[in-house]
Amino acid sequence: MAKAIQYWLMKSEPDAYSIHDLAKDKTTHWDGVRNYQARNFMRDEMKIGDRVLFYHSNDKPPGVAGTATVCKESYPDFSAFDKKSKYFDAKSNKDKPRWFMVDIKIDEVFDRVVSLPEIKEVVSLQDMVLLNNSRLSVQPVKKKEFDVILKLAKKKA
DNA sequence: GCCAACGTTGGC
DNA sequence: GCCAACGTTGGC
Repeated sequence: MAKAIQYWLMKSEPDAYSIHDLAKDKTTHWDGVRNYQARNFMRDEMKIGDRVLFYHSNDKPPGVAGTATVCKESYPDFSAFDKKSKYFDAKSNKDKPRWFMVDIKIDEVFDRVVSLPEIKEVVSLQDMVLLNNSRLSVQPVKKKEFDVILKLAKKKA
């Protein structure tokens, strides 16, 4: 039997890379994560077929803008090897990469963003990592939480 | 633009 | 191994 799929939330500043960019590109590699907790989730836990909430941080308002699916499991984040990249890290090298990433593909662009203030008002979403560790850019989400967000996205404003 | 919360670095 | 200093994230 196949392993149950898992659910995640990944943050991006829409000025840097938005759900609309992903809709245009179809897939992208999630480079630039330089936080160990977030890296460990990508390197060790994320599997092909896992579902992702695509979150716009630093937006007005911030919130979940759509969904994506993991389509390639972890491999070294090559932007860390590129001296010209702003994500360059001299401590990472090809023999012993420090940073990893996954690829995701677009699933759905929500008709409306499920905003952070809205999420804060939903009782069943109070335990989301998003509300309790605001700085983690790749984080696990419970299936129930994922489903509630999807339902909110379908609801008329 | 401010600043709180948090993670990382490096001296000791 | 502690912790102060510093840098970054991200909401407001």
